[in-house]
Amino acid sequence: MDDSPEMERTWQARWQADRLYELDLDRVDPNGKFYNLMEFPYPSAEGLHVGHAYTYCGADTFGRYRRMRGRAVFQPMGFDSFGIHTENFALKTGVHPMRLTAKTLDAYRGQLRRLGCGFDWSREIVTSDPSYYRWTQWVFLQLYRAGLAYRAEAPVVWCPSCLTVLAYEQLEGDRCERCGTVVTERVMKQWFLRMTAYANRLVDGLDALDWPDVAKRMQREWIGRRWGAEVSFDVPSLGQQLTAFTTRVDTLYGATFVALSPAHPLARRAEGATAVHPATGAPLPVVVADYVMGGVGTGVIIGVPAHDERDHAFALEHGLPIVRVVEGGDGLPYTGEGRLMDSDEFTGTPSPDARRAIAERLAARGSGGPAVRYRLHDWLISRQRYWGPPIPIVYCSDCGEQPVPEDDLPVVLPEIEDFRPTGTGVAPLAADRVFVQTTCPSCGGPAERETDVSDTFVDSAWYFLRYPSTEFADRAWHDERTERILPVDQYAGGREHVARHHLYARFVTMALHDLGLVPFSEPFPRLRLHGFLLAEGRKMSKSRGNIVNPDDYVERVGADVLRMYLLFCGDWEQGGDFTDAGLHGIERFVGRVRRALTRPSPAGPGGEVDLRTLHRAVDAVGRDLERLKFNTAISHLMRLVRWADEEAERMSAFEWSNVANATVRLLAPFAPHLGEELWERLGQEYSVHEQPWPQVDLEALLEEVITLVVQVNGKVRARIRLRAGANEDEAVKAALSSENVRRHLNQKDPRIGAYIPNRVLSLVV
RNA sequence: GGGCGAGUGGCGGAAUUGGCAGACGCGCAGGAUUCAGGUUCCUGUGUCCUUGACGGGACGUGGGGGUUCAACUCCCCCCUCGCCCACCA
Repeated sequence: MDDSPEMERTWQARWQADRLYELDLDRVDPNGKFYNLMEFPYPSAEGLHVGHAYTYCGADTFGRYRRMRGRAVFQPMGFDSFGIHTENFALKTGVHPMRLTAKTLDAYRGQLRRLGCGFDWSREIVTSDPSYYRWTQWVFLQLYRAGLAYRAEAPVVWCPSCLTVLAYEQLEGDRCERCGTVVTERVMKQWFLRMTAYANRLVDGLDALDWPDVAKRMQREWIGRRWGAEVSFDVPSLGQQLTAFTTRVDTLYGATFVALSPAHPLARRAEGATAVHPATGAPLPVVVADYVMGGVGTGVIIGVPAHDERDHAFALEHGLPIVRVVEGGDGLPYTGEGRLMDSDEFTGTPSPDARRAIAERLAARGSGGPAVRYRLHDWLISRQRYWGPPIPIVYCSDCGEQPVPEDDLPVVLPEIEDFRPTGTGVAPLAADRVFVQTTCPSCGGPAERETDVSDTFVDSAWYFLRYPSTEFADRAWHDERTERILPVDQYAGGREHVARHHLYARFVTMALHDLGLVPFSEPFPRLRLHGFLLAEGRKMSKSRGNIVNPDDYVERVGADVLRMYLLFCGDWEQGGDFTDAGLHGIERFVGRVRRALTRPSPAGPGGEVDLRTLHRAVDAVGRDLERLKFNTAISHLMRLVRWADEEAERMSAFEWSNVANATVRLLAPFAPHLGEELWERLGQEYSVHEQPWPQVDLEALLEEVITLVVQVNGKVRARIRLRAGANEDEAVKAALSSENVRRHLNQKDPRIGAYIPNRVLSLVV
């Protein structure tokens, strides 16, 4: 009968022509706005992944609901089109990333449109477009001026397949998160953003955020704040001190050696020297040990074999003394806490107090003191690749490193033929002499441009600031707009971004806030993470060939069915299982909805049908939507539609019209096209998406007769109908009228275990 | 190794946060429609026992213990799976 895809296309065209999802951002009431942000995709050649469709359908349904609740919903979309992923695909196919991106962007726009999400396309962002990355470069310059961007030589992570350095966040274990290759270490001069300066605030700020606990935990763990102490050892033969960090300075008196990482700059000179214990003055051998890592802490540790497993093993192997200084445990090593022993005046002090006292003592003597360390590294943003925004810095032989003047932005990425990564540590742009050779902005003399481009995550670290200000070509964002529309009211995305994109965006926003450029320091006060979608009970993967392509389904069953099934197959925040069989149930449901709601108006007398079912459904669907429980919201819709279908004939025309209108409005956020179609057929005014959410009559929800569960000795023995709000005596009397209850009471007088009015009466004998 | 989740019919998943376990859907079975298959529509569907039937009973939320009138839900121990971190000093 109906050609759903065709019907859907018609409505999509109309929405677009009517600019239904575009807002006048200068008229929006800041108190009534809802910035509904979802993670924008990078357009790959494989096309939109169903995981993205899953995110967008959930977030869009929520946005439509909020809109019907009276909020001005701002729901933009864009493309994270720079980056290694796109570039790697370009390399594989030999198509230049510029041309490839233009092609994939069109495909993505089409796919996204066909899902029926209410995006404001007038504010689209494309991160690889000079009109966007001009401002990415500008943001970099603001950070640079503030001392938050710096170039330094440091040991860095190198991907031998992508032929570029990577940030620590872009590792999965010891592998590149993009290509899965095991990474190596190099020492290179690179650009960093000083994220560690914000480590403390990044941790503390989490407390006030409405984020899932997992997300907070992941960021906390990633930042890895540790309180402890630094301990400085004099090493007379070296002529300088060695400083170690420890979280267990209470075990200081048990130190029997000092160990350096082989990567420590002084490793070779210090090995075999003697360090002086800062508290006892005892001589300690300085050793180099493989288990001490260069990139962790100071690269120097205090060897306390009695209270650390690795130190213990090392001491046994090398015949170093083992001195117990903490009471407790069965034997050594003992890594727990306890009262100190053999620790001079700290003997007898419990570990936590001892840590404080010893750290203070060290500080007073100038040999260290309390210290905080983070696992977080500064963000390495240089990439020796082509497909990214050039870092806007020039090098002058006289003036040194110079930022490109803001008026000269963007530093345009030239279209070069050979964009392959070189593997030499120098980016492909270095081969373009026209690009490289420039003049110094300071002295006007000859200078050379930086040829590394910046990490894609820099592009996405500020994109949400750009959406409301896309039409302003002369600034990154418009202050008044920003104040009106930001921060984001809800951000929907995936867990994989918590320790990457979400962290970077928080850092950049905090920094911009400190520079007085944005009026808030947290970009995403409310974050929601969608779960993982399986296909037929298995992880989707190319090798299994079970990747669900949203396009195929849109083509076959329509976007509304796909949307509803995605949201029905599991709890959106937990994930679900996509099966073709399950999809079929939604097709049937849509058929039923169509049949039920396009029937001729009934002519019953009215007053025969209990309309509380409708009110209960309105209440339940609304409550579930607030909690993003789309699956149970849809199940309530199914019950409502079945009820409406069955009872319709007994309703008056007026009753039916109320039921049908309300039902279509409840359906509209989930199935926007069908909702619009049915709304029109009901003779209502376009558009259903601008209608208010149906009112719940709370009075109507009250029941006058309830079902009371009667338990005897904890087992359900009867369910009896009872006047709502009945008191205990009435309830007991009613319970005793049940033969089954009497039988189980066995002639004995029951005691009342509990009586919860309108719910349960528990009798005990 | 550390931390955090999760485990419910044949399957996906519900359960007002301690109060009727299995909503809703898939699948399956029976029936109607159909020449037939498919579609569509009704009805039934946790397991076992009992009853001619209405009904009634026992068991049941990974396993074992506990708290409670009452436990999928809280506490302790164990098993399995998933995620995050991991020679982090």
